[in-house]
Amino acid sequence: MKTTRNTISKIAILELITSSEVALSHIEIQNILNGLCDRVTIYRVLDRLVNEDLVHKIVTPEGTIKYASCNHKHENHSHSHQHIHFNCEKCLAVTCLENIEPVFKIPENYKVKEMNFTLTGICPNCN
Amino acid sequence: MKTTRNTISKIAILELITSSEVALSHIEIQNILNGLCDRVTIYRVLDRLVNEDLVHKIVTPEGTIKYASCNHKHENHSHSHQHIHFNCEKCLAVTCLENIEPVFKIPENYKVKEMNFTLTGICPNCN
DNA sequence: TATATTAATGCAACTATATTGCAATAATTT
DNA sequence: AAATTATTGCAATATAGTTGCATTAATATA
Repeated sequence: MKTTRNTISKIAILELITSSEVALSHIEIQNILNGLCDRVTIYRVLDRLVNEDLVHKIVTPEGTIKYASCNHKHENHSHSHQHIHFNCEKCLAVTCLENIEPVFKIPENYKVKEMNFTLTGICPNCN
Repeated sequence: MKTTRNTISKIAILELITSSEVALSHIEIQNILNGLCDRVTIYRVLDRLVNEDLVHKIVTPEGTIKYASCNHKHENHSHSHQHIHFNCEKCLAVTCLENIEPVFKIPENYKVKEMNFTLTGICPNCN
C-alpha cells in the first residue's frame, strides 16, 4: 500500500487552503507560494489532498477549479461535501455555505454520488 | 445596434445542440462538425448562442464546459435555467433534469443571480 | 437585383492550463 | 545510518481558449 508523505509543499498548501476564507485556484496558490515549489508539484499535491479527503474541489460557473478545506463538522456521520458554494461576481471569491443543504428529488433510477452546487451573484461584502 | 446573423456555422451548431440528448463540449462539437468550420468559429458561435439565450452553459465537476439547448417551457414567465444537471461517470453524458427545482435557503444579504447545480453518478442507461 | 455595409470567418500566432517521463531528492521504515 | 520509495523539479508535450487582421458572406438599402 502506497503510504503518503508529509512534505514541505503539501503542508504549506494544505495550511494555505485551510486558513483561507475563500476557495483557491491552482494559479492563486502558485502566486501565494511564490516559488516554494514547482507548478507541477502544486497540481500533484492538490490531487493528493483531494484523494485523502483533506480538501474538496469546487468548480466555478466559468470552469475554474478551486480548492477549499473540508470542515468535518459532522463528526458522528460520515462527512459530506453536500453544501452550496457561493461565487461572487465582483470579488470572484468562492465561499462555502456549509450549513445550507438543498432539498431536491430526482428519479430513483439515477444513482447520485456527488453534488456540485454553486450560486453566482454578489456576496455580502460587495453588496 | 449590432445585429446578429444566421450563418451556416451558427445554424449547424445550434441544430446540433438542440437535437442532442446530452450537453456537448466544444471539442465534441468540433469532432461532429468535422471541419465544417474553424475551431475559433465554434468558440465564437457558442459565445453568441449563449448571449442570445439560445443555449445554456453547464460546467461539469471536472471543469469541462458543455452546452445544452434551452427548453423554453415557461412561456408565460421569463424562463430560467434553474434546474439540475446530471453528469454520468460512466458515459460522461450531461443531461438536463428540466423539471426538478432544488429548494434551498440562503442568507438574505447574498444576491443570487445564477445557479449551477450538477449531480454526478450513474445515469439510468448505465445503471 | 445590384451594391454597400459590416458581422462573421479563417488563419496564424499566442497565452493559459494541464499532463507525462525520468532522473534526482528527501520522507519514512528498518 | 542505510535502504526504500514517495515526491519533486525540469523539460517536453498536450490541451484549451484568445486575439489581430485580412477576407468572406449575410443582410440592409438603393
